[in-house]
Amino acid sequence: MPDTARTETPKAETTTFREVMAEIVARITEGPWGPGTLLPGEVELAEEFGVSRTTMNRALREVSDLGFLDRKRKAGTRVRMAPIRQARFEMPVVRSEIEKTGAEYRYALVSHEVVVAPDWLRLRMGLKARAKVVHLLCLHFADGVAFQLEDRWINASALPQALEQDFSEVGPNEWLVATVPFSEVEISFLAAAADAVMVAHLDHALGDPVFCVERATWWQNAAVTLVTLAHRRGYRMTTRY
Amino acid sequence: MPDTARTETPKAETTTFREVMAEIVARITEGPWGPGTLLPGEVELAEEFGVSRTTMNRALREVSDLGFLDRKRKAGTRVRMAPIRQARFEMPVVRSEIEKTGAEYRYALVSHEVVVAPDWLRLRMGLKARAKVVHLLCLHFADGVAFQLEDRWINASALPQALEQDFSEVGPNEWLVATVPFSEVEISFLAAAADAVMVAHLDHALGDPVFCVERATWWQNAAVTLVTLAHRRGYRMTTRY
DNA sequence: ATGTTTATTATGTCTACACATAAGGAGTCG
DNA sequence: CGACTCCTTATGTGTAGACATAATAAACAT
Repeated sequence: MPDTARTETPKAETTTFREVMAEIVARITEGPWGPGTLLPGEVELAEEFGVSRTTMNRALREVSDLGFLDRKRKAGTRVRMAPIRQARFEMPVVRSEIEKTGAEYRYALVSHEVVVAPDWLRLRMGLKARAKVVHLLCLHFADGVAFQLEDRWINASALPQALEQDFSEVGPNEWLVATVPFSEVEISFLAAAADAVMVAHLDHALGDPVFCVERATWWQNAAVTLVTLAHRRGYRMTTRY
Repeated sequence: MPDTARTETPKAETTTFREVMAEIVARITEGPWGPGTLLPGEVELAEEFGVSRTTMNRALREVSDLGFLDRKRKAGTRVRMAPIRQARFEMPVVRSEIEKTGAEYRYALVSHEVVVAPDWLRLRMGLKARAKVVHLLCLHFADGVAFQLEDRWINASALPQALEQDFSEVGPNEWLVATVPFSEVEISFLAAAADAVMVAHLDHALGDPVFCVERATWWQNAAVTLVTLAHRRGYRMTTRY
């Protein structure tokens, strides 16, 4: 039985749940536990690995969280048929995303107006008739090149402070996360055709495919903000594991 | 102190870690624990909630996994300034994605060839010169309407069985997940302009923005497969929490 | 044969305790 | 004053044991 503990630290005499996890994942991806296999029970496995059931439970639970296993009471633990079923994207604030690449971050406010919400927005955010909204257009630069165009609407009824806020220095996103909590978020990824506004500020021609992220946020059943983030040419959102 | 346990089940006399979690999240998003707050230690909190430190630890760890808290030994537990907005997308097999909406699923093989890998693919997948690959074009229909166009390359050196497989009935994705394990996956989301192939099979005009998912899979440092999934007009990938 | 109840069993989770480990902070020494 | 060491402390994780719960399977009744 080679390779029973592959991340073994020499000092440790006890087996950690991480070591157990590694071995379980290895047995699934490279070893005898192919898709659909029913694993032995926790007690039996704990005995085999020389750990307590608590530790084995933790290991199995975390591997399950990774998407490899399917656990049901009484039914037991089974290897998922299609192991990779979830992609997890960390969506940092733009600033950190840019600074992490070593580039210099710069923010600019393009336009700022308070208007009555147009019909499509009222529907989308569930606003009352003639509700006032703050509408912002902002740019985020990486090393002087436009990286992301932020088109944001803020519900002034739910967040009257937004009316007095000056967004010329601090971006609305950073202001919002520091100001208002949220209870529900909806995120969509989509491909859109570049419109005149995007063409004016990003490196796009009219009609070019643009990768957009749309995020709507609620707090206590009231819509707070809706934002569309249009990205520069060729942008990809990537995750690896 | 209203609302101390909001998901309380009447039967239970003991407080579960889920109830503790709910209260912690509530205190962060609606209550006194604003961004940057340093929480009391585990022992103190456990006492306040009337649970063991183990349970409190579990609750705090899970809330931390949700992206609300930042935990460091000795430093303590602190509320994140900007909660990590992480988008977790379940990426089911197309079949289930379509059938879940109640639509009828149909699969069709468009083309199937064995060729020498073109240069860009050799670079992308890290193949040897003149390496043979299986190239497939497949369509996935929802209620008779083309939903997704699958453009797949399979490394025949790593997976010779693919050469003899007939993909006319069973899609390559379903065949692969049942056949080959994997050790590493890279997923990208991007917006592309519709090319002639997409126009021919999906409801797009030439140059239209198309939402694409690209997925590359390795097994033991050898590239197994690279696939691009082009979606029908107006497709969005959405997650809510 | 079919529907209902009951027993069994694997996972889910709580408790109490112990030791490990990282990191902040105090104290010490040059 | 700065660099180093050591102590303290909050979280990280392991153990053993107990009860809870969901879901299957077997036994039973219709």
